[in-house]
Amino acid sequence: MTDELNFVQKARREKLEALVAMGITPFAYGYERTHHAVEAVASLAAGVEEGGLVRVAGRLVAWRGHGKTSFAHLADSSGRIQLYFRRDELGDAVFAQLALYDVGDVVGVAGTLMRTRTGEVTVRVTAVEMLAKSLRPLPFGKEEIVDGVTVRHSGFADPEQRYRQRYADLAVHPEVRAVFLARARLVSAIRGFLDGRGFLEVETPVLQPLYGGAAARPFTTRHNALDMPLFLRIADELYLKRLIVGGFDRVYEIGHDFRNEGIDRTHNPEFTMLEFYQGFADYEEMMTVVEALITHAADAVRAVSGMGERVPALRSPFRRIEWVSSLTAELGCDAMSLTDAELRAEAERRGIDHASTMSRPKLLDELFGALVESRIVEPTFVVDYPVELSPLAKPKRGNPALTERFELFAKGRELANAFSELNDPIDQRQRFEAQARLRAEGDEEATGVDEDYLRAMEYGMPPMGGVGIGIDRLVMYLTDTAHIRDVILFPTMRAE
RNA sequence: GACCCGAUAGCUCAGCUGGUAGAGCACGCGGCUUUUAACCGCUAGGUCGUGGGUUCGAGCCCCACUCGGGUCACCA
Repeated sequence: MTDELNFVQKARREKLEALVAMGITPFAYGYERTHHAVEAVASLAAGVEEGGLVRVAGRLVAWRGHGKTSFAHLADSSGRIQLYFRRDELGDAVFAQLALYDVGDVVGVAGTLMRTRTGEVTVRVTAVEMLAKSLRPLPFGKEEIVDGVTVRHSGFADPEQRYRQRYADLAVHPEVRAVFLARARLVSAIRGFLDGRGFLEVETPVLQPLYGGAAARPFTTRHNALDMPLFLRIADELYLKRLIVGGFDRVYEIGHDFRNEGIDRTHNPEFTMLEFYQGFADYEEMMTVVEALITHAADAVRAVSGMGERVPALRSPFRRIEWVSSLTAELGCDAMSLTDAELRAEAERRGIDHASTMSRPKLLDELFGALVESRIVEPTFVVDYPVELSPLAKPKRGNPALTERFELFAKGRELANAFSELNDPIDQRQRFEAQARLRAEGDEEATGVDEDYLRAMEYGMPPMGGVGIGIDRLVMYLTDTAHIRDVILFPTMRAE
């Protein structure tokens, strides 16, 4: 049923032709509105039965014909309003034209406000215009209001179709629009927060000759004129830190990173990352910034209609736990003094698969993930990671086995990752060279030596705290959403 | 990449141990001047994801493939 028109589509095309034959343009250029639907409803004060003229425009979402009258509902970005058409008011010719209107059509109506006997504010339509004829039926479900809650019957449920045709999903599901409105408010709030603290928003290359700043397989492409390979960035980190060398004290970027890895409910190949770097700050200071930023973002989401009750209550200050001592408490013995074999035995005992082939850092990470991370519900800073797990962070003052790093977890998921950033170019070169050796051995996630970045560091890189926050996951957390696809408008899908 | 589940009318779904396809809504026609999942009557609508196979006979059983969902792996 892709090319051939089904009987519903045929009927709609016939109505379109009938409109054209009557001299009506079924695809308009605009419509002068006086109100959004919700504003129009609100403009009729309680107890008042009749109001003034309004002009509203939107999509017909329900139609109830009654012979010489009709009721309909029109929905726009603000919400819904009922329409009431009367033959004696519109005249026979115009009223007859209503037979050519369908649910899904985009229309503009003018009329006076009234209240029906059930009290619903309604437009008593005096003029109606077709603004865009809908030639393909939208999968509207029937709605009823039960105890003030909208209950939808049938409707558009196939997840594949909802993701592939997000426009239709959005058109019939106001609650889906609300999630993306919340997302936009959240990003806007973060910009406001960082701008207010003197951070400069910058744009760094998506196409990079070398990739770095994280461990992930990249997407590769090629520039024809330069005849060179390029990588889509997996992180913004190394470019943003170059800018701190350049003298910008505080910078941030919100943009897409790309990682050529699996797709599941928390991973999309392109996703939105916020990274920000604050010169002369260490990770302790960044913890206070992150806490304030998350709280601010949560307030913005909470302010979106319909989202309030989905946003978790955040109590400041966020709990802080140390990586080593929290794992030690769960294991019942000192995690760091266990031998590799003992760690492996612990991992196997705790049901971690493939423990026999894991490196020591991987074993530590897996054990921590299973015993500590996954059980965190309230927002919690995990601080001072073992150096084996944190190749990009500065050693902890007074304990070189640890690093000055924290991650923020909530509901078992990572929301932020931050460190006191490495600013020693000699140490950095050694770490790059270690990566390059791994790469030569076939590790696709390892990066090469970034000589330009080292050159920047050698000029003198101020100490700084850096933070990365996955915006998609933050939106998921704050809107209580289980799948990353539900917070990305057009998630990556296989070709149809 | 592995395993499990799914794909039937525009939408949401039934379809028994294999016997020639069903409902509700939407669509079309008729009726109805305050309805709101409007209502009442009538009609139409399907290559059962694709390709093979078994069988007298396949929506149903078998094989392969496509797409999706889930779980796992991968993702410091």
